[in-house]
Amino acid sequence: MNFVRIGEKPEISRLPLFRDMDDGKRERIFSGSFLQVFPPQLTLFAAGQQSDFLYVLVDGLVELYAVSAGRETTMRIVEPVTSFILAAVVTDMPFLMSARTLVSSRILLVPAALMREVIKQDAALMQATMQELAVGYRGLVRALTDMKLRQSAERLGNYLMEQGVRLGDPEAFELKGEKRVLASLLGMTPENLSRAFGVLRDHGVGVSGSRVTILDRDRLARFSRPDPVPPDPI
Amino acid sequence: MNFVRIGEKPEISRLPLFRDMDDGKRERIFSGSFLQVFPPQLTLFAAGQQSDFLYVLVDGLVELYAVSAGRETTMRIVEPVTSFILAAVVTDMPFLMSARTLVSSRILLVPAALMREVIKQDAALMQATMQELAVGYRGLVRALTDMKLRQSAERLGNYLMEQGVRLGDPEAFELKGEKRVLASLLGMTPENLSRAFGVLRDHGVGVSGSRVTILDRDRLARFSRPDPVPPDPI
DNA sequence: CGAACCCTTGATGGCGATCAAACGCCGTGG
DNA sequence: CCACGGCGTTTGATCGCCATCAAGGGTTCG
Repeated sequence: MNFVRIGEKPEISRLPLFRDMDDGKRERIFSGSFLQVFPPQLTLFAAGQQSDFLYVLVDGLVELYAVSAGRETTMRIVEPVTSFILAAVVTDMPFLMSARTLVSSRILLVPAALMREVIKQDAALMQATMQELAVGYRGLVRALTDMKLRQSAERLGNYLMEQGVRLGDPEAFELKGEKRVLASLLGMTPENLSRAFGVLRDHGVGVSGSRVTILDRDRLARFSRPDPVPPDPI
Repeated sequence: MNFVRIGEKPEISRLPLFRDMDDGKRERIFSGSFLQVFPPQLTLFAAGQQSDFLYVLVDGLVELYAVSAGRETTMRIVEPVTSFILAAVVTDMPFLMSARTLVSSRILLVPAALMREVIKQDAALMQATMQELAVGYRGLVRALTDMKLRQSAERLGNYLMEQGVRLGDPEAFELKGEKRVLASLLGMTPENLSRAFGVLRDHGVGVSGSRVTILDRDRLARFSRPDPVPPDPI
């Protein structure tokens, strides 16, 4: 099935990006877009390419990664339902990141030209785009200071605390994706992620497979020194 | 003098952020803002504070830095004429970064509430804000991959090549700010910045004080492995 | 002229990368 | 149903980049 089915619309329409815009305009975007299913480990696009689509992950899991100096690093693990690669679409510049599916994924592809056109016509969509970029900007500011000022086990500790909150249960949750990908996201090797989990065992964290349990939140916070300014909501 | 003088207007009006908007609306912003001179080494605001103003550096030099785990790191060196801390203003969230003047600086302070209000009224301003945030987002993506994938001397090499282009003469230019600040921006200690310059001497870079000369651009590029995707224009 | 302060240079130490190997999980095929 | 094989993860040993500690220039400003 190529076009957006009635069943997918509500969850996509509920996204902050599309929520407040004019219904007719939203319909225009949806009818010009198409929904596609991709198998695991498929490259969706590569850095350097023209940004022909805005992507919305409806179901599955996607990794955004960057390549430099011959090596690569995970920049973001995209969980549904979320749009990604918005900045490239808005600026009409080549991608800085590449993307691959981590598991079989359903993805909405919105033609970038269409997106840019409707943004110009619909103030609510433009405002939402602006907000999304601003929040993303702040997320990257955090990620960069994290990388520059904290060491690996602290980064992991903070990530776990944030994931707990984000996923609904601060005490226990499942890691998304393989640990090797998480390691790359946190700027370390799989070996050192393993050791970092070992360190956190002494600071209130239990792990078994991809199941994480935070046994002593205060203890973990003391170790990880979380940011005094709490994370922005979506 | 508190308000925007006629002499300052052209260069501020020429900023991409304010360039395309309605003249009357721009006037409204200017008349509600004020220009102020700050001495060197003065803290303009601190992370965690409410974002009451959008800042526009008209003249001087400003450092944006973040604090975490008791240490601090430079996030950006702001050169005139540029606005900064836009994302905090747009989201109406607390600052994630602190700011201090590095030298005596003339700064335009635009009340954040006014800015947000006029953004809602003027589509061109909103579009420019969106663009600025998108470009800033991409700049941070680059900075983060740089930090994750390159080692210190390579980061310096790339920084020097980009600064050369940005400042108008790719062959020779002056570093902005003290080297200790540059070191922090590049995620290293002053000692290691010194050593990194030492390494680059063998790869086509000459330094004397804050004067940088790029003697062999190809050689430097081979060493620094610059990003295949060229930097976005402002 | 001297005293900060910044930058540089040298010596040492620690965090994390790399190399290497064993373990455990899971899917496949006998 | 079990044996096998592959891959991700873990654990251990070593190496290298960068931080830290320490001391010696150089420059600027009082």
